[in-house]
Amino acid sequence: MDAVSAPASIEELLDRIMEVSDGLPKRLRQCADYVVANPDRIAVSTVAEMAEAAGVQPSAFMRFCQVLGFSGFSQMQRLFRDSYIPAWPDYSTRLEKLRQSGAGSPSALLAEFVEAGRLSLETLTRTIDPRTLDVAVKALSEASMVHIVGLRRAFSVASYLAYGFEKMNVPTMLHDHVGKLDSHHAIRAGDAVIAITFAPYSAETVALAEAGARAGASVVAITDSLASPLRPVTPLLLTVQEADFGDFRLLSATLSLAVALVVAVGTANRERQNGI
Amino acid sequence: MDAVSAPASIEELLDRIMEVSDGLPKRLRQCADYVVANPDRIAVSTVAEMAEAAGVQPSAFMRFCQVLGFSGFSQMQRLFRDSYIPAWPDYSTRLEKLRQSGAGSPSALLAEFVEAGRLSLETLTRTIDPRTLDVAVKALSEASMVHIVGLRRAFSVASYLAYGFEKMNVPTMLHDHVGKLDSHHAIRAGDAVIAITFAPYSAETVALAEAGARAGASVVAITDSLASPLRPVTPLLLTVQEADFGDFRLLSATLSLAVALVVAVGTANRERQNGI
DNA sequence: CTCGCTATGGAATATACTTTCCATAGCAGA
DNA sequence: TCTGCTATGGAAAGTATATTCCATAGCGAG
Repeated sequence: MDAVSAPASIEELLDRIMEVSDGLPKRLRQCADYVVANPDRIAVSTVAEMAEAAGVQPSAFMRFCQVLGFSGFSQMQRLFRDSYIPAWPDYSTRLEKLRQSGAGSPSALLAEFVEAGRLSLETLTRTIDPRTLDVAVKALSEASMVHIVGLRRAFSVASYLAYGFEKMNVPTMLHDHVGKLDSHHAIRAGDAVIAITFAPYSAETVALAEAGARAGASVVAITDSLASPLRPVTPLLLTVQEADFGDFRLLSATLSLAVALVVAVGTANRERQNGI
Repeated sequence: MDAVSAPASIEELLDRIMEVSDGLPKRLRQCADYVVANPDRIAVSTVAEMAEAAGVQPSAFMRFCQVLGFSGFSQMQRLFRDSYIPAWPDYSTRLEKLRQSGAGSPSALLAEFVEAGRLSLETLTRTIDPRTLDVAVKALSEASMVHIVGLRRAFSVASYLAYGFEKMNVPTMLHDHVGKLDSHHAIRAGDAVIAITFAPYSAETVALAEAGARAGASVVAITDSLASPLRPVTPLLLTVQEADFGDFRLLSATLSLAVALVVAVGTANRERQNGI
């Protein structure tokens, strides 16, 4: 064992972990991964707890500490205990404090948006009709290709959906209108279109959804109200109410809906393939 | 001694301390005062350390714990340690189970993701250091141009930031790598770069952040752990821990952080312009 | 002033944790 | 296939910590 000195700060420690982790045996690697992912637990845990959480024996965790240059777990723990930033007065109190700490300070703003995001998520489960969601998933999973369109602030959601579907091996086309290219002739019967738009609604998105409907594709709409111009286009309307802040729509709830769509469609597809 | 049950939460504990502290003898009063003033030390200290810091004997501190209804110091400490660790462990395993059980109807999935999103938001307020956030906002608002880079799943966040900054009249360039075009020479001294990447980290994003740093731009990193390759590049590291589900990173918390950045920078800019 | 009660400090004990050690399993090279 | 090395798990030893106990100091009441 190379007799190196113990890291003197958490930074140094992480550097050292990065440095050695490639040449580490399996169990020690598990320790490294766990520590990097959960550095906050070290200060308040025992070796036994850390080892169990990392899926190794306490002795293995000890060896890990020693490889890093510490005399043992206790020394490593001292590092974390000294630089321990308390997380509690638990959530609500902390949020309150954050908010009060200077009305317009960035962290006060963050607190606001976090709270708004939580509210949006709460309402999401209520406003989404399970049956509509089921039908939408079915339509998407049966489509030979999924077209996705969403511009301006909805573009984040569109790009995330495109990424997710691609990862799930679902044939996907993201209509990003780069170079003002409108590729609505790419949509065919048997395809599906996901159109995302919020007030003030984007004309291009609505146009593409309409073109898709005319071409015989199923259209799934993600929008913000029943007054959306997408309502005449399709019965598959997933409405998400999110807190607005001036021009800034929080997308927490919309993104969660997007992930749910992706995973649901992906697994449905897989099951269908296995079933055949 | 009145045989009351132990407080079940930190709030209850503090209530109880307030309640009894008037009728407490000198040394026990010292303990009460110290605990109320430094509750954050309890989770990471031993009785001996707490006692010394409070200026009493360990046995006195023990009596104090018992007066509050605890069996001893350990039980009281567990309260603080547990409250530090969020209900966040084995979230991915939970989702994995859900997925394997096949019972994942779309709306059940949605509920899971909503819950995961809420957790992510809660931890966000803890993992973000207000000072780092302040400095990051300052750097961004002083930049003559903000460059944004984030690829793959981080692209949603990048595009949202670009949209938001543009709306806020902040000069912005989104490095989207369309056509594999790498425009890193566009970054100059006095600019700022926001680099967003999550494990497995995208080499292009890191490269652009490095190029920015070399060019003399301030770099703000949005990433998922202290082990991120962006850590050597910049001290302005905003880490967001979010529940992963296979390849699917929920972005609720990251998006909230993005909105906070946009609004904070936007208003800072506006104030500066009015001030001049 | 004395008695009796409570508070206090320190030492003794018990417990829990860390750390080490050893036997064995696994693996790579001869 | 055998040999030697490394990795691993489990248990034992050591250490630190929590907890209890008791002797005594302090204090108020009679």
